[in-house]
Amino acid sequence: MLELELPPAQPTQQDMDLIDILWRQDIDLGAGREVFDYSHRQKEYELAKQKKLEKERLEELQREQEKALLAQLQLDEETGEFVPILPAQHIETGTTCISNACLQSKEPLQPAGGALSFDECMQLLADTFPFVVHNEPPSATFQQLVHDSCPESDPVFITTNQTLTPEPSVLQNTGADVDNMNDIDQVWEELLSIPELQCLHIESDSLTQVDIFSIQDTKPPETAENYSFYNPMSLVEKEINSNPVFHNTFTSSFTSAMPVEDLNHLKGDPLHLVDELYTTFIDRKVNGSMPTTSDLLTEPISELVAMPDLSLCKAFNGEKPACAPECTDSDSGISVNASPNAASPGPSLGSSLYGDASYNYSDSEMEDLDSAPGSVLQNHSEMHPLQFQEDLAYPSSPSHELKMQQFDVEVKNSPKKEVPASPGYNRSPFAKDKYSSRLEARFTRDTQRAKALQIPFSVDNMINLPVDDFNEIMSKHQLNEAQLALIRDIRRRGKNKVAAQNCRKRKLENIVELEHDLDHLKDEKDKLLAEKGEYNKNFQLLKKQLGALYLEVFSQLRDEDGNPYSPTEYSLQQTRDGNVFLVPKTLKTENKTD
DNA sequence: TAGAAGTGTCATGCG
DNA sequence: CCCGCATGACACTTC
Repeated sequence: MLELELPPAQPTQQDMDLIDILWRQDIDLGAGREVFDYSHRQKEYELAKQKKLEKERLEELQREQEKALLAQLQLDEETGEFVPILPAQHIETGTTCISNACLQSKEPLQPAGGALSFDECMQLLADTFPFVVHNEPPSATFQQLVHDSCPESDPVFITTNQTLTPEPSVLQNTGADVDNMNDIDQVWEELLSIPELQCLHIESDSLTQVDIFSIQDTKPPETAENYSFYNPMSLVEKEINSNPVFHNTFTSSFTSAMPVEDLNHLKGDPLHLVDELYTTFIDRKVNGSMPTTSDLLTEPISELVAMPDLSLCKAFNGEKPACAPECTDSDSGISVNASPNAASPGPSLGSSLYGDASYNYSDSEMEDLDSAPGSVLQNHSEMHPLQFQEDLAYPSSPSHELKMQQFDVEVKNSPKKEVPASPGYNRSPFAKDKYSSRLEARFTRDTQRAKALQIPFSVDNMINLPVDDFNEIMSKHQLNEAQLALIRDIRRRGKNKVAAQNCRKRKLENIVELEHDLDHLKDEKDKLLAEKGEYNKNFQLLKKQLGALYLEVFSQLRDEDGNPYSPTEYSLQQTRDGNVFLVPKTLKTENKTD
């Protein structure tokens, strides 16, 4: 840009090439080619300033819209993700973001040569998207600008129009451009040749039943000026708007189906393909074959429009069973064919991606996956943010809906709080809270597993029901092997967990009881010791008294001569009948020796 | 950072 | 033989 500050005295071919390169680089910023001309240098600063203000305003608007979108989202307590309360609420934000994506896209559209990958198809959709979403009624200024043959009078129009339609010849010549038509047809053929897309046929009824969410009602009027660079498509828009059914279904389904983030991430020059599509429409109109609503709905673009919805496997609800494996395989990477659910006669319990995804995991593997951050379940939830709710719908049978309603009620009524299953949660240091939180985490994991396999009764029932009731419920439902194994595991673990808790409780109670017994026995011992001391004391006293009495009695004894007996030679002995005899100690010793 | 405490789970024995 | 329960042992987390 520094070189451009110099006056372009005589631009050479090299300078022109450089200008062309710079212009192509700045095209996404809204710079027109003529701004590189010195005569437009004065306007450049003002236009850049104005564009900066517009860009800031646009970003602010986008932030507000995203904020409003987040306000319209509700937190899925099971998956921890934000899911829209109404599916069509993406549109408003999608419009702005898509437009931004177009503004910010710097990569040219890849030519549609060779086989298209799924990402290329998505990019193609994203490139096609601005044409679809920009269907707001042109404002008076906008219409005047469109029909004004002297757009130079409006500098804004000059900038936006010429900046964002760098190849107006494409638009002008598209009506007779057969090569472009062939390219488009080839693109669509290749697009439809992709196995993932072959099942993406949506009937027109389902499309017309899409909740219509008109952008006209939601788009702020000041954004019209920002989107004025879609002028070449205004005619197409008017044609589309003239057909309200097509307009509504086409735009609403596309905008509702396309995630905003994906559109923001998709890059590519949308103008080329937009012009080609426009050419297609214009050409058909010229040839008298302007597509009707039904035609448009059966067009490849309508199938593409419905693709994101189908990528969420809404079409797996039994309407297109033949294509379900491809769709599931394409996204989850887990083969449904390996699952016995495919042949299960049950009410398509295992038909969901969730169930199949979980089926091939053993319980221990699921445990590992659960405990790991970014587990499979969580990733599935991220990959299919609406999948979980769709799975719970169970449109196959009313009884199944009742079951799942019962399941939902049971799960919601179960004494669990949806806490993160990750082990690193922050809890209060109180043991009771920690205990309950771990219990809840365990309960949540089992609940998630049960929900993943669509087990139609709650974990609480699995664990706490009596054996007879449990077997009765098990016999009432047609469950596959995975479901039975999971139910048995959950019940076994739950029972054993309660048993372990009871066991530990009993162990603690036994310890406390034994401590009490020990204290009691210690008291008893002390008491007995005191009693023993008392007895010993009394015994010594009696012994002392007895000795004194013995001496007194022995001293009063006299022999035949009146002499006292010597205590060393005689002693007193008492017989059993109570008589007392004076026995000589020699005799006593002799009797002992005898 | 080592250790204690709490908890879940598995394996095993017993009734 | 099967099932439920009790319990030791182990792993893991938290403090």
